[in-house]
Amino acid sequence: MRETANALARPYHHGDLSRALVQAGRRILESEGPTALSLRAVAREAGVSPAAPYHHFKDKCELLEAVAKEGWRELGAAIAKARATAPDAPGAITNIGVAYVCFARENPALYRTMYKSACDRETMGDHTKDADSGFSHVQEAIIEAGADGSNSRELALATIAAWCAAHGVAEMAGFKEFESLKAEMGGEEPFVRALLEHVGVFARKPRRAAAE
Amino acid sequence: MRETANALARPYHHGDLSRALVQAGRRILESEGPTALSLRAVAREAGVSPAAPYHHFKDKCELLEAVAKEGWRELGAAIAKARATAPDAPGAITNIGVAYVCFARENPALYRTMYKSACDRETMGDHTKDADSGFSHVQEAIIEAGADGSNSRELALATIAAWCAAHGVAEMAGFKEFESLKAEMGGEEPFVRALLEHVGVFARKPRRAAAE
DNA sequence: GCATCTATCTGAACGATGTCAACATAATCT
DNA sequence: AGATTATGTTGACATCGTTCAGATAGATGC
Repeated sequence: MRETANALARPYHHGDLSRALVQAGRRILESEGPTALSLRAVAREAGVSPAAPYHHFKDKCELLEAVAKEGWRELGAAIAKARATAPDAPGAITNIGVAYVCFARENPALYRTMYKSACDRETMGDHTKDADSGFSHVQEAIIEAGADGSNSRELALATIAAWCAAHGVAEMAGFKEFESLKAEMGGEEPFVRALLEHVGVFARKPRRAAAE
Repeated sequence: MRETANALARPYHHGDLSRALVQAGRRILESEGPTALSLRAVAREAGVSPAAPYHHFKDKCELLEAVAKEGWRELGAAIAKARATAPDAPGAITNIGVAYVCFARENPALYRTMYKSACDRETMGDHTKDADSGFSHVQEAIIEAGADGSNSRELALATIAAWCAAHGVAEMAGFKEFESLKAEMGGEEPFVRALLEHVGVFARKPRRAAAE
């Protein structure tokens, strides 16, 4: 039974602690940064004891991975949205790249957590395999943009290169040494776009059409 | 006074603790990974008490930055070496990119520490400003490769794009999902090279010479 | 309805960590 | 030599990740 009618009074059993913990982690990440993201802080934020999370996650690491998974889902959604917006426009793939970088720049702590998790395990996990994943969207967009879908190796390389470049830009776009250049170019988005356009798949084909 | 004639007996004052701590951090990073890199572990490795480092570094963070700086120096050296090897070869810049990625892949823990430090402060610090830094070498190599040195913005963008791409490739080249592709291509280096060649500055100009 | 089983949460504890203050020792300066 | 400064050590504190024994509650079988 509840001890009081207080709206904040939780029953002994939380009901959906698992989800609540992930959301709490997300919140802490955004508001206080990665250093503040301790298991105990997450438990506090969710209003439970420090030991409670261990009934839902084996590790702090496993909690972080759950938070990261949530991030990958959102990234995938952002990419899907960017792709759906103007699928036939000339720079459609570039828009996807820009959306990727924007997501990372708007959620820096989340993004770093996502990649730390991936790098530690040396795999991006299931995030790439889902049909609706960002990776799949990128690959399909590259095909739609006229890449030779039959040369599977070249297609894979182009997709991976695009992903690598976007990741690199995402992590470095915030560096202070670029501030004046960004200002010159009219903000961060044009800067990011220009950077991405140095990569094959993102490249604007300026005067004439594509190579062959 | 020394308590024994033991060869390991150090005097009360270490002599060059600052350097010893950085080296100890480096060693721990390589042999036991980033999670094992605690201030106390570094002090233990150097044979001093846990509080001793505070006379040389304000923070754990500051120690890490010193380790990172050491890494940047080595990266710069690796790039300089790659550049000096065959400065006039057609793919000279690409060799630099490959050297960059190889360094990162051979010292993964160091490399991650370097970038974590940079990302936390949102700057690469002095590492880019030194005349002998890797960044400067890249920029010069790009000019030598025939870029329009007078268009400073485009030159800067090309350099930054190259750096971003190399960073992205460096962090992702180890992912397990690429293993079969790497095997197909004859190892990690050809794979890395192929990825980099999707980026403008690194691009092989296949049949005819450069654009104009 | 009631007893039991299982999932979930709490409390107290452990060792490790980053950091600090008080003190000890050595090198340096006068 | 004596004073000052740089560099160590010891011991303490709060916090952290983690574990374990016990409390509580929802589910299940009778």
